[in-house]
Amino acid sequence: MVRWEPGATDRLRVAALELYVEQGFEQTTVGEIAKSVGLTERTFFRHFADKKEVLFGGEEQLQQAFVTAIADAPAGPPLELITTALTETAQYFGPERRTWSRQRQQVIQANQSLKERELLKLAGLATALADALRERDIEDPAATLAAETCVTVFAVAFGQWITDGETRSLAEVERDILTEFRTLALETAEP
Amino acid sequence: MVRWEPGATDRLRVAALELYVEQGFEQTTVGEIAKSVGLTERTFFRHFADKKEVLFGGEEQLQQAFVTAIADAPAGPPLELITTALTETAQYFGPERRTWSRQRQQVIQANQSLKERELLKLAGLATALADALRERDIEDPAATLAAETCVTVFAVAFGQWITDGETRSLAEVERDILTEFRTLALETAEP
DNA sequence: AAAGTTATGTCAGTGACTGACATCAACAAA
DNA sequence: TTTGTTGATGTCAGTCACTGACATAACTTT
Repeated sequence: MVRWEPGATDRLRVAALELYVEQGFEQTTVGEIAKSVGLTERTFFRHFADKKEVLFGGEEQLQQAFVTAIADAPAGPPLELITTALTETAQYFGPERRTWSRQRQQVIQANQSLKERELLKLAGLATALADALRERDIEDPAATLAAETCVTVFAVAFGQWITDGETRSLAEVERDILTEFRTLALETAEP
Repeated sequence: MVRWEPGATDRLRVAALELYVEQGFEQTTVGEIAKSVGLTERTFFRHFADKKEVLFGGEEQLQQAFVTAIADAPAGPPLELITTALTETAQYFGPERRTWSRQRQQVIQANQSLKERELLKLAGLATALADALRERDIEDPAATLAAETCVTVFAVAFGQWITDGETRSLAEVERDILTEFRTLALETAEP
């Protein structure tokens, strides 16, 4: 007989998302989440820094995937590196993950403080990407600009991928957004 | 004889920044801020939605300036529109504002939840810019991409402008960052 | 068997934020 | 002048996120 049910962190994650979807983020108390999986509020805060963080797991892996993709990419200009990274990491978002992503995103978009947290995570990704690009001997400000561009493309593509009726894979959407981006930058008539 | 000292909002803003600088954001209590200008905690929350918001006034004006700049800019491709908008709005950041900006930014960078709030404000700016670009008959996703790019350039330039030892005006820094950005997009050898 | 480790519970406390109601000078209408 | 009416404030009680300190019990190591 075990002392505690294992996988407390995951159980809390699942229960939290479920409750957030059902009754909204603000209407759900931490005590409620914990109680629903047989734990206490205090224990929740030993697994997650705060009430929002429970929605943001597994980002380190995605970030790591981006970073290694850039480290391993064939030599080329910055935009080629991030193109490679985007393509490589798109595989993390298969069709099976789409429904869950939609659900999660719906919760986030419904609450300002959750949007804030997501933006912070994306900013963290941009910072990590910039570091990785500097490792590839790309100097600032090009590294920062390329990293921010990569995150922008990812975020825009992800938003489209999540949209109802969208059937293309994330990689396909990203490719189109990247093309659009190049057009944007090129069609500028500048002295 | 007046019933209340006027300008409560501004007095709270000034006192808050001062206290945040002196003792840090988290170490400062809302009651403390209010008391320091002869008001109560409850009244603070009638002027500001939360403890963070007191640092983020006047953004509507900047956002409005960006939007009108885009609305009034001469016809051209998206990147030209945002170049115009950046140049126009740079005048809001004269040399006299530099010290204050440094001080404020230092407080924000020292605290995660303040960083989150700032990112949310920038995201709001991006949304407003995208709307303005659509008004100029630029279709999505180009509008969104251009708007995000504009905000990125602004943020990177602003960060540089704030840096110790930087003497160029914001407009100059922005121009250089934009040039860098075009180079980035152009030096990509793509089939 | 004794000692240490680990995930949890308990409890008391702080501080952000809210709703309800009271106050009271200033101003307007009667 | 008297009588509302308004608007920024105060007061107070309450909820909830989050934290520190300490206890507990099962499993592990020595």
